[in-house]
Amino acid sequence: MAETRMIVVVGENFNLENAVCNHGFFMMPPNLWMPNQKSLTRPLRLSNDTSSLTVSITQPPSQQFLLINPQQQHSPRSHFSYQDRQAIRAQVARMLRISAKDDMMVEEFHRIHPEAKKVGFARIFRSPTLFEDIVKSVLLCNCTWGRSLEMAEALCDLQQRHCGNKGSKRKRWGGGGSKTVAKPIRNFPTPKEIACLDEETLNRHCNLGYRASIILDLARNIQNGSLNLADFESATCDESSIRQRLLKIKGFGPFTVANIMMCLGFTKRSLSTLRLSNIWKRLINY
DNA sequence: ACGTCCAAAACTAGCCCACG
DNA sequence: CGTGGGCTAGTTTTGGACGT
Repeated sequence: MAETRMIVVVGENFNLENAVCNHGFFMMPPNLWMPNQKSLTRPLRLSNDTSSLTVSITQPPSQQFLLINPQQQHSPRSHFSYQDRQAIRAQVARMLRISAKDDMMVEEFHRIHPEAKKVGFARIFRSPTLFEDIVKSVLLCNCTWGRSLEMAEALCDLQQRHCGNKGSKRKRWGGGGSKTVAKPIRNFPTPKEIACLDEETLNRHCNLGYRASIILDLARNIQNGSLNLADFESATCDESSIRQRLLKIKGFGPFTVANIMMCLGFTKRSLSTLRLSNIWKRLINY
């Protein structure tokens, strides 16, 4: 049987718990952090962007690598294509900020803030995609932390109900010729999956209020090509122009934009714009 | 910079009904 | 009749977005 686990090498100062538990997003579905096992479990997209695979990420004690274990109950096959493995690695690397560029940013951040180095704070946790980061930033607005979590949960439920592996061949799993059909994996919806819904459906299922139209417009603009999120992540774009472009999007104010900028790796202004004390207060109250 | 708007949460008041 | 629980509707609070 082929090896399904994957390994991702990390730097000597990398600590999984510190890389995950530093931003409220790690508590938002479909992320699931297990403090006892120090593992992060969540679905990730395969290379076709339609199917998902739930993985659990752990770091063996005092080791410089991460183990990515596909969850057996969801795994439809004993091995994955090279493209699938690359897609999963890329998403893990984005979430946990594992790259030479990120290592340089951590070094620079710790040089400016030595106290952050002492407590292991630098890599701010994010989602596998910028779209998920943006939608979750919108979900933070005008409501309590508990409501934000409920809305993220509802979006994942909606994805499973309306879009889960729809259109793709249902994979069979369980060896020995089992005829069991794989249950669609519940994941955070993609722009394509949201764009095909209408505002009424989105609101009825997720109770997003005014956020429904903002998220729907965002998804549709990405789908029709008028908004290209890859631009924001490319090295050629400077901080100021990204901020200006984001502020022009309807429903995106300074708070939401600062959150997105932080996810993109621009922490200098974001940390001061975001009233982090308020965010922590909300987390504690929750 | 400031006032207004917005949506949801939290709070409050009023009502009904069962029970002793 | 008094009390307490459950429910509903209305009001206030909260914290960002947005227009001027």
